[in-house]
Amino acid sequence: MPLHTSREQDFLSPGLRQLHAPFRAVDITAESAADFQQLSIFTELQDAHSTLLDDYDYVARTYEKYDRARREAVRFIAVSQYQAGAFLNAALARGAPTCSARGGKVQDPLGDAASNIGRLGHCGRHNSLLAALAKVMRSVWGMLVEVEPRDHLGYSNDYRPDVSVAGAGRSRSRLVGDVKFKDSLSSNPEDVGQRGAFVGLGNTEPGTSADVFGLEQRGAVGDGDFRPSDGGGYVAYKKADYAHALSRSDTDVQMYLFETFGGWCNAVKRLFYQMKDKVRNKLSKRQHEDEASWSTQSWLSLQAQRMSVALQLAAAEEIATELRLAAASEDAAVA
DNA sequence: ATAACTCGTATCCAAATAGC
DNA sequence: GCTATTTGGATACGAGTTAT
Repeated sequence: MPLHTSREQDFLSPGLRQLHAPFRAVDITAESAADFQQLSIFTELQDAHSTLLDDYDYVARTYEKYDRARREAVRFIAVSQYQAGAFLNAALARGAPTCSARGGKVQDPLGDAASNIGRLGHCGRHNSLLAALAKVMRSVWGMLVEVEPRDHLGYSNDYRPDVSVAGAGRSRSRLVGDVKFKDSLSSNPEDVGQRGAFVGLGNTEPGTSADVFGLEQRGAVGDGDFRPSDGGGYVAYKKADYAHALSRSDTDVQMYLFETFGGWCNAVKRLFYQMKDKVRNKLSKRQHEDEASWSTQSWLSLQAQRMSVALQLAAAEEIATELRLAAASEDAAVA
């Protein structure tokens, strides 16, 4: 069984490399391709995970006095447990028609396609997530929040923003936000990116950032491909989706990237912290009496919970729709 | 020497939606 | 009904690296 080698390991300190060593000893790609024979690999990963848990427990105890650190440590461990989040893989029943969204092509040996590329397309889940985010933002900025504004040509003449708030950006500029909702896995096991196994949002953030913010040319043609290990090599210029807005000083373009497994990128985190400060983390009377629960006594916890729920619902609905469609076509085939 | 693999870029695709 | 725009993943491909 070939060991994976990675340029990422060059980034890791000896301690971190040792921490990752158990994960590197197995070739997930080759194993999972063997038609669902994944149980042994998961057992091995679970064993490896227990050592990781010991290390993380040390970190959590060190920062014990900070409740948040411990809370996040617990959350990290909890969602990392065996089969947590497995519903996102939404494997179709064996023998059922495989997911075939594109051109009738049969794909998806592992079932991830339901969360990647359902027949409904992506617009549905993107829009419901955007609506949820806009609702949270409206609770702070009110009608200043514009969703998919029609009169955007003045500050972004090449791309229509998902959400825009006048005066909410850096130094009172116009905030221009683009919501992205991506999956860190691929339905093709060979295409699952390695970076995502080491870095948060590692499989989604680089490409999305290149789309939104573009790429500066680096190096020259003939220098070879970009090398993450030392930053050398050639990177071609790539035009940003928001090239116009980025070129202006009165706009602040932000990429709000979410992953189907529930993660938020740092820009979303900053946005929520910004909104929290704006309302001093206080709930309005109506929010407090009608909307909050015992577990969400602050603005941030309530709105973060709502955002998280909306995210999971959007992902789950796409999967559920896909599975219903698959079941329906199966019934039709039987009848 | 060669096959297998990794990584990044460019292009393609089906579907949803808005506006007409 | 039509077109234009936007969505995120799939696919092809080139170049470099590693294992055998």
